[in-house]
Amino acid sequence: MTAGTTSRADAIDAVAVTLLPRASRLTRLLLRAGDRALSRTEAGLLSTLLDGPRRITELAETEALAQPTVTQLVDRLQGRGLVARERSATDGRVVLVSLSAEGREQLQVARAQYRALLRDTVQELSDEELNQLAAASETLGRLVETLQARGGVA
Amino acid sequence: MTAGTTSRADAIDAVAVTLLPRASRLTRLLLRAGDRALSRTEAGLLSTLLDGPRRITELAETEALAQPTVTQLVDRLQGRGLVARERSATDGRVVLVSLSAEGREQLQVARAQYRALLRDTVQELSDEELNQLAAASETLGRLVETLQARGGVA
DNA sequence: TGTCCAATATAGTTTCGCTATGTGACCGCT
DNA sequence: AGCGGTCACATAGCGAAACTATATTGGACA
Repeated sequence: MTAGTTSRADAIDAVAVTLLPRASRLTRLLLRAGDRALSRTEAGLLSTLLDGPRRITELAETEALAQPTVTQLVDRLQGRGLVARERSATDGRVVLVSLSAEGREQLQVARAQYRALLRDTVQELSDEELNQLAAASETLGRLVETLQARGGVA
Repeated sequence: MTAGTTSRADAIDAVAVTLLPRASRLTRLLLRAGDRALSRTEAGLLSTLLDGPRRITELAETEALAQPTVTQLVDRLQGRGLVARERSATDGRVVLVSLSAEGREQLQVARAQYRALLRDTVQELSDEELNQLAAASETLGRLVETLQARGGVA
């Protein structure tokens, strides 16, 4: 990459052209194998709930989903017993979604599946590459936060 | 990140749990803004064609798509005049897909849109973070290649 | 207490990708 | 030459995921 000499504009260009298509391909490649019980979106939502109950709109925001999408998602997860809906005592409009014991368990299972998948596929990467990958994920996380902090992309 | 002290297993775990959900969120966030003429998959395919004509199965492999998906994709793109189908002279079964002038142009436009989008959204990242992001994309690309070289995930 | 806003739910649609299968071209063998 | 098998692409049909628009219900306050 010859980092260091890379200008800011060049870096933006490179990312703009490559990042999303690569992420798409990676997702498709990884999702091909295996019948996971949880989709990445479901897993993401349950992960968020690990930190405690959340309202629907909150979830929509942090997961970068539209509100009706979250309602449906929660419907399905509730149907499977992975989350619970609870009306707020103080505000009758608000629904608090919380992780059930079963949901917590399933999340562990799903994560274990992802881990196993990566363990298998990542064998050929060097330690350095692997660490870069971890760093990459961190960076993506920061970028997501930055975008959300700006209140969407606008 | 305290890189260096990170064990291989820890790195795998971190990546397994965070990478795909983050990539999903990022995609959704970035795709919200704007009416792009080209989807990321379409843009990816056209980008590949920049290097010259490709057959359908080749495209399916490099884009990590199923063959019928590529056929449909090419249908649409051809309908919009962005690519051309051409029967191979030496092998009547083979279709060569090539980029049209219009397709090349549209790809430029789409890339410019992505660049503008990132330019706007990336303002708040430091130079270092931006370079990390570029490196992250590189790493993702290598991971994709590794996965493809293994002939899928299996 | 009527009006307006906020939080969630419902309806309907779109987009994207997949599996299974069909059709026609090439190749090896007899 | 002809037959069967395989390869490359196309067609058909399906399912998942997420969207927009809109309805519904609760709260807040003049």
